[in-house]
Amino acid sequence: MARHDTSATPLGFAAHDHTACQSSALATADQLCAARRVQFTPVRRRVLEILLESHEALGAYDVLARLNAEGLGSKPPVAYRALAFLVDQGFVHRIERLNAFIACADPSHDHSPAFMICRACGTVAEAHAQMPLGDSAARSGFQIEQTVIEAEGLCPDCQEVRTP
Amino acid sequence: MARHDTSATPLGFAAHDHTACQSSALATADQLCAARRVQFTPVRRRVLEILLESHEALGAYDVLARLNAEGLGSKPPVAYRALAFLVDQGFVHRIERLNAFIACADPSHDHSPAFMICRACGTVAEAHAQMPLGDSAARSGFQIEQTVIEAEGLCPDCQEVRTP
DNA sequence: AGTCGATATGTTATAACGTAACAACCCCTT
DNA sequence: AAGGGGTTGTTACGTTATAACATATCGACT
Repeated sequence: MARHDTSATPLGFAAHDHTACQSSALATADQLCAARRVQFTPVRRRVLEILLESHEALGAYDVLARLNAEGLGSKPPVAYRALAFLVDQGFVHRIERLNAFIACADPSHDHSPAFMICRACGTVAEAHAQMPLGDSAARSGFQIEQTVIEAEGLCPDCQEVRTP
Repeated sequence: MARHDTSATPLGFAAHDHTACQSSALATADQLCAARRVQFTPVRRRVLEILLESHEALGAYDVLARLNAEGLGSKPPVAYRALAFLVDQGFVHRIERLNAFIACADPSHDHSPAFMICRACGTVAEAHAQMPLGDSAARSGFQIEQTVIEAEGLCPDCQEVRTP
């Protein structure tokens, strides 16, 4: 919720109090799991914590390596199951473009997220976007259930450096 | 596959003359390759023909299996290289959500495509969409180079049947 | 207490997707 | 004929993901 200065501007790059960012996301997850009567087990919580460490997306095997180093599981299904749970609960999003996962910037509201991915530093900012296909869908009769929106480019910090 | 009447309204579902659809795409590809001085080799042309057979996305290994059956190559790099060429030239798009490829509905103009993917029948319609992240990007200073827009849901035909 | 069901985790094995690196070939130009 | 650019063939791997089955845990009920 809420107290984000986080992921600042639209919700993403720029400095913020990341410790608060992390703890508020965990607290929200705790509350929502309790309210929904689902179990926020050690593995699930730890995976969320790992993803909350940075605003970069991590691959499932990166997460798994961390779990393994901590004795929490060493086989792919352990990581994939925890990630699937977190995605289901809306605490984590999958970035299709990167085959990777990132902690949700605002788990307290249900939302259909959009992302800006810096190809230089890997930072991913979550933003809001309008349904870009509403018109086409309406005209063709397509019933949209979910939309992936992922922009790739250069974040403010990386633009100055170079444009490889 | 093939005999699809497929694709239409915004550019996607609904019936159309698919034979004309295929041959015009091939003709356009021929012209553009000549104009650009790049080689439209047998493998490349055949891969485009395979993708043009239907409006469903095919995985690289599906394409490879077809090539192999025709003696045109049996190892993954053969398929991936041809697909990379076709994507570079704008004749084919990659669908991130499906890790699969689909022939472009309109290779003659450069465009940034958006897709509607039917989760029941697998048909993929190409549409146009506005930059959904223009505002967020402008506010945060993010420089967008490319945007993936992929909606998943039910096409008109599949809505009537059921909603599993 | 015992057992049943639901949920979660552990493990094996394999499927599906993708690429680096080098060899061979073809065509064109010098 | 030699050399260069581009394409294809092949080997060998790396990465991402899941099916299927075994084990464990916990609460509800008898």
